[in-house]
Amino acid sequence: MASRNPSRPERPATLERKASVLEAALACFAKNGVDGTTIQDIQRAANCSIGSLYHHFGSKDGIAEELFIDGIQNLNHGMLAKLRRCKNGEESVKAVVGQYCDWSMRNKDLARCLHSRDIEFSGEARARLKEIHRDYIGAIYAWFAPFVECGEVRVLPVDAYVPLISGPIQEYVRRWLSGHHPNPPAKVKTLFADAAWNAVKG
Amino acid sequence: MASRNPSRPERPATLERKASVLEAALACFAKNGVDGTTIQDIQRAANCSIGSLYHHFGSKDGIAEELFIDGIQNLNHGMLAKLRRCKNGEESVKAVVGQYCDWSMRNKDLARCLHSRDIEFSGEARARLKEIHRDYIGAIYAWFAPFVECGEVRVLPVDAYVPLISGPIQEYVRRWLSGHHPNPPAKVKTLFADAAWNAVKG
Amino acid sequence: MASRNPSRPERPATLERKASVLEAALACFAKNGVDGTTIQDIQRAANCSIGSLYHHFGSKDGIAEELFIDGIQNLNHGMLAKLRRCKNGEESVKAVVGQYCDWSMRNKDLARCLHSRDIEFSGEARARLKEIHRDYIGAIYAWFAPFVECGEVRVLPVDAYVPLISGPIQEYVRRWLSGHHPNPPAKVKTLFADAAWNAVKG
Amino acid sequence: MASRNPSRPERPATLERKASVLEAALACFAKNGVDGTTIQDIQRAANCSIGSLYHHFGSKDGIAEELFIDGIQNLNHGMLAKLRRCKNGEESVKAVVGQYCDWSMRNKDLARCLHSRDIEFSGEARARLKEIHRDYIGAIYAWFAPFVECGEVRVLPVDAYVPLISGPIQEYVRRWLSGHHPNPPAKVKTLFADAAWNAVKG
DNA sequence: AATGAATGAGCCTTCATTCAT
DNA sequence: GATGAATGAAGGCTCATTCAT
Repeated sequence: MASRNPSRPERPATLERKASVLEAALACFAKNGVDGTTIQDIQRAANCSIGSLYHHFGSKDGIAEELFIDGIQNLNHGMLAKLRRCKNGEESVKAVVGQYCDWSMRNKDLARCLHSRDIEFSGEARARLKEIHRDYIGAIYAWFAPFVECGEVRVLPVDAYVPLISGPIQEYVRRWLSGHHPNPPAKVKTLFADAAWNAVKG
Repeated sequence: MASRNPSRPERPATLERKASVLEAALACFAKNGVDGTTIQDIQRAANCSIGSLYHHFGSKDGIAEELFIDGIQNLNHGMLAKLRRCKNGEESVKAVVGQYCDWSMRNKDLARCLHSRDIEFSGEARARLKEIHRDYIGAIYAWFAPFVECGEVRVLPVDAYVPLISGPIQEYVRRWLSGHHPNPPAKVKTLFADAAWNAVKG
Repeated sequence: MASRNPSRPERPATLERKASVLEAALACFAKNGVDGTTIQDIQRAANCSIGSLYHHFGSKDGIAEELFIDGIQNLNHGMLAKLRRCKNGEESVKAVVGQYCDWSMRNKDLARCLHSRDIEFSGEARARLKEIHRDYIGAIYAWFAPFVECGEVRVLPVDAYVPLISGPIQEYVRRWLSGHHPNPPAKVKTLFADAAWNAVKG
Repeated sequence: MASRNPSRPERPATLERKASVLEAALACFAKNGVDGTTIQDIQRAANCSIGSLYHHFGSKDGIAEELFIDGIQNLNHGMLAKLRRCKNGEESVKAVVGQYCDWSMRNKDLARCLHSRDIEFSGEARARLKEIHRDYIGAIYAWFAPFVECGEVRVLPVDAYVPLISGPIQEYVRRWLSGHHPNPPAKVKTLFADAAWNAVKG
């Protein structure tokens, strides 16, 4: 989706235009949601024509898809990069909490969008997202498996790890992003990291 | 909101009609979201006329508001009733997790709606919701204050309690409701209750 | 398609409105073709709102479909009614030419539309049209079969009858309707009827 | 129309490009009609750039015009060439039917386009077409006039000749091209030629 | 209370065409 | 000659809401 003709690289000007559109769209989506944002909103924010939007992205959902796929991949890659620098289970679990917190603070708008559930992806994008998610979950599990095996991390129902480790920080970030309270998650980062480790340590 | 003219009780027939509309609307909202549901969808599902919908609820948002205000109050009342039967902080914290889990399993559609974030309430409804939330949070804090004071529950940033206690079970329920995994939350109820208690005990 | 709820008859007012829309649409279609006619054109000609159009017909094509299905059925029924009053093959063949000519002169706009080929029917309408056509062709063949069997009408490849009998008058009408020449087909009706009979008589 | 600058012959490369575009456009037009074909459809089918299309043809209609003018002239020239080899009225009338049949079978896509009525030509092209048509009709009438004068061909209203002679084969070809029936017109060529002659012979 | 036809602002999208490179 | 990004008018359609019956 990043290019209509993958065999020929896009010119820099094209990439710049696309990037500026994505930036503008992100601001709109974060403010009013995807459903609450009109093509005209994006077009005005990006200072381009409607035709240009469709030329580059094919549809309104096409913009959201590219934005979110890029965003999720960015989040995932950052998480995996962080994990690879960890020596053991404890560092890893705490890194997940910390990285999620840091990334959300650096990418507030994107985080806001990823939390909202009003996105309706096309079949193609849904497949791509599933693939990305599968790969990511696979990598995560592969990373933690040794720590579980050696007993450093508790054996739990597989579906329980993510909620126990990430549930609190995600909930905190969600509330912070939606303005429920003013305190940035940095304040509770280590507290939640410790709690996460306590919840899953062997 | 349950009646337009509190001085004259509504006839049972009217209440039945309203209840059947709310039921139909809930099913639609749970399936397609509030934004994704049209008045016609509800009308068809409730097997009534459009005029009737407007006669009873005034607007589409009026339906959502009545539904969600009732739902939140039901959830809140159940939670407080449960808490009042608890003797100490540990029982209380675990009851919060357990009750949230049980309620969500008994009210899947409503839980799905409450998780979604695409609802835009009118000024009047927003005020009513804020009031309800304020009262509820006040009652919750009043209940837990003694346990914090006596040291049974840790002293933490106020914004941290809810995420630490409810974050994991909420995240688990959300994933279960959206079909990410098939295992109902009952399976992890006590596990998550224990983790919640560990996270906030003194 | 004539009604959204076939189990309940439409009120006269509704039928009148639909009829006036169909009338207006026919005028537009005859003038500019279906593709060349916009919903706004019809709306202005019918003096109603866009919403009303969609309320009654569902889509622009829905209007065209109802119009053409009604039109074709009208043509077919008239043809069969005429045939049933014929005593032999010769009268029948000549009646086909004459009736086609008369109907086209009485329904110029509809005839113009039926000649144009720029209509894209929905699956449902296409199925309905196929059914109508099948029934009509079946009735026509059933009518002529005895005359072929008794030798009054020639045995020919089945696909040849319609072009031989109707081809000339259709071509003449088409040219007249599109303004290629000013002489109405009444002038050549009997000439073409005789030619048709000559072409297929036994 | 074949060249923008008649004083300087186009290079073969240019002609090849134009020819390949016309070929691609014809395929598109035959499949989806002129209105149903977009510039992008042609561009993709011709494997060239949009700019190139406009460089060579000026507009979408420019492509259709060149294609159809060439096509009609090809049809007309073939017809006249055939007629000139006929010795009398009977041979001539039958040649018209036969040639139309043969040409349509050899140029199915073009025939399909010429049958469709959704083409809206520009003033310049319309004038050119009228001129072509006038010349062609003039030549045809000039050819047949002697046979009418000598009594070999009946005296009929001028507008009746074409429908009587060509109507059946045209209708047959139209139905065959649109898939209504599978039998190619070659099967009925002589049958229809005989019928045509019967219809107009003196 | 009930009904559903009527309304029209606003949305997403298409597509022929232009033009700078 | 070739390229394709940019343009924006115009089209079909949705949908919450009103109101006469």
